[in-house]
Amino acid sequence: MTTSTTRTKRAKGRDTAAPGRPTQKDIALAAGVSQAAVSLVLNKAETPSVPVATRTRILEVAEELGYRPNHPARMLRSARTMTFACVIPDITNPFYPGLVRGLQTVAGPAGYDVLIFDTDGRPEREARAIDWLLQGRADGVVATFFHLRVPQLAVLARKGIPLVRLESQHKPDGPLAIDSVYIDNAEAAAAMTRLLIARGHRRIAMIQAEFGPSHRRAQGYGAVMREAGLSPDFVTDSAYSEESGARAMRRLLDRKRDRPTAVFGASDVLALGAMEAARAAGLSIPGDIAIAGFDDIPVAKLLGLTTVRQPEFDLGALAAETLVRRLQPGGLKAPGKSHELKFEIIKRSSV
Amino acid sequence: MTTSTTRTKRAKGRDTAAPGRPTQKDIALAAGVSQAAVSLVLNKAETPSVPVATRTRILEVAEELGYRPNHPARMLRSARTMTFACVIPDITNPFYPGLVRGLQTVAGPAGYDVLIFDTDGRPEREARAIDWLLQGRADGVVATFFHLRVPQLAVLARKGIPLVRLESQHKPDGPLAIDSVYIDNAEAAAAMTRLLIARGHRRIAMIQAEFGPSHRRAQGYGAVMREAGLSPDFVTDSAYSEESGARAMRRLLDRKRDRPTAVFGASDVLALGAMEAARAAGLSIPGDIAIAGFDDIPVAKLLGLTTVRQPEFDLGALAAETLVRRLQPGGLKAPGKSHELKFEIIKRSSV
DNA sequence: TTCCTTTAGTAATACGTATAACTAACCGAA
DNA sequence: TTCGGTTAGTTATACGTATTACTAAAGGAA
Repeated sequence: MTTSTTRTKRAKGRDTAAPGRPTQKDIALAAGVSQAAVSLVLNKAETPSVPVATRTRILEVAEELGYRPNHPARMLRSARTMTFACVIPDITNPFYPGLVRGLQTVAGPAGYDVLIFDTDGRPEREARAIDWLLQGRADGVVATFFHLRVPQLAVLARKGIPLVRLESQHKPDGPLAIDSVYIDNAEAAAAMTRLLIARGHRRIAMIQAEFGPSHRRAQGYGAVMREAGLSPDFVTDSAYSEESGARAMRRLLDRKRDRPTAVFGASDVLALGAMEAARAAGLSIPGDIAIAGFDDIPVAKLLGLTTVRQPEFDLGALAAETLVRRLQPGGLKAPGKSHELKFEIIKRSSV
Repeated sequence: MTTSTTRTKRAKGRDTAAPGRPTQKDIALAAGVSQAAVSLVLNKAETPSVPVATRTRILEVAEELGYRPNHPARMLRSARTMTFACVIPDITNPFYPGLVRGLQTVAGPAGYDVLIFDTDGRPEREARAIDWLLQGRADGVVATFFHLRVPQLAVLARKGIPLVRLESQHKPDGPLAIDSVYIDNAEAAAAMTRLLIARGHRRIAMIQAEFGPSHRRAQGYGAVMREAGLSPDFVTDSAYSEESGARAMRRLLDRKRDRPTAVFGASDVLALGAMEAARAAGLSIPGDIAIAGFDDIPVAKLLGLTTVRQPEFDLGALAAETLVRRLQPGGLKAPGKSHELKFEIIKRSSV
């Protein structure tokens, strides 16, 4: 009969006694109804069991107290965060902000917020992102992973968190809720390489990064070069940064012979670094050396960089649409799809 | 004695029966202990009341089941999100990614994640950000607001959410937990204006945006111009975008007389747009027209834009440090401080 | 009057975690 | 033998919300 439990009701409560945010309980108290009634009124557009008078009273009190729903509590109860995560390697690479914008444009109206998680392109930070996601902080993810592969990512899908990967090539359908959006990176790089060859270049070098889409782009370039009877010429530096691009370019320019007449950066940021190094060496572009990039980030236009346009905004929007669809009832069961968007070769003055 | 409550224990449970993420209860069940014991072991480095054997058993089971703490539940319980929000007007403006990086560099090691909220510089989205924060989604905020003023922001501080504003000038100390970091925008603009005058320019125009730091920069410019006996010449376009900058520049170039010989963009992005428009009009920079900017975003270097360097990374880092300090016990009581960092005039080829 | 239906809600519970308060079992000392 | 202390935990509760199951009161019909 648990008689002894008639303990005094613990006077402490919250020791801070902060004026904290008002809860539904506070509203209920002030309006003279139960917390359940408040929850009903605040969440349903129509409440058959609550008359208009009570309803408006509750709403007024809520307004007056400045009530805002407690997000954690809501998440806990409904297991829905109404949040998408966007996992990217480097927010300072101008390619990604455009992607994020595309995401937000679709996610916002659908009621989802977008959060950004920066991995720095490092394996341990990518793993941390997965952990972060497994904590239930987002309902879905759009991501670029340089290191993790499907086996490591499958855990997300298994726990009911759909993932859309930003890929560099078509992926076969899979049973899990892992989709992808991509442009055909190999074909795009091939097209750019053909352009360089058509402009008369024979010694064409490619600046690569160690990880990420650079690999696939290199394949396209390599294939076309060999097809044309030319030998591929790769310089690899670590990251997708201007410093990496500049460093690689300096290595090329330091050569005594076989100095290339054209350089293809595996990304615009790399190409920009290359341009800088070339200019610093007193070379004119494209007079002394032609330079091409990949991505068509906003500054490419300003600098006259010939490049491959990726529809970043559309990729983001498409990814968001895919997630929204996945999160509709039953959406998680559909097989994983790979969606292709078209690239475009943008000819400017650097080639 | 509540006899009737011996109702059948509701067979449903979770109808989905999803393999969902394992909880502490699952671990407890598998390890043959109570949920409380699991919580203790998982959270405390040392548990006097749990012997090593039990401890390792619990940890093993947790590992085996792939346990991850449920973030919403944790937040609800502890009222701590371990998250900072970064509220900015436009993630595609290259100034902000640098700021975010600075933030992350300090926040990460301190255990905080950083989320980005993009307001698009619009009043309603700024209000939405406040709402979002009041839902308890972040422990602290670093923000740039173009429209909201202290009265609207005070609600955050009152609910215990410290805010660090990215400002354009010194702010007097206040009683609330609202701090700011800034460079002296007026003085910086003044210095740049002096440079332009020293280079012999007399007709110097400034391209402004409607909101944000542009105003304060215009003051510095205006003061120096008048001091030198010259008349300030403002062109205002809506946003901090290249299109705005280009449009404003075209308006200047369309003039029949008093065409400026130098143009000072209130931000680098505006200046970039201006450069573009000038080039499109066949003008050489700085031969026909000199152009200066403000911010020193990464591409400014590539384009040889003379500009004011804001230490974006350091501003972000300082803001994060301020938040971390605020969130230490008692930290919310200190008066709001304004921290100044130094700007630098970066002379390049565009002036 | 009795029974049924509608109205206007309320009570209870679950979500997963953290923590304060408690306790059963055992050992050693006075 | 009784008391005190340690060991190894457990029980109970709270955080704020959403939702299901329930019910008291009033009104109307038979």
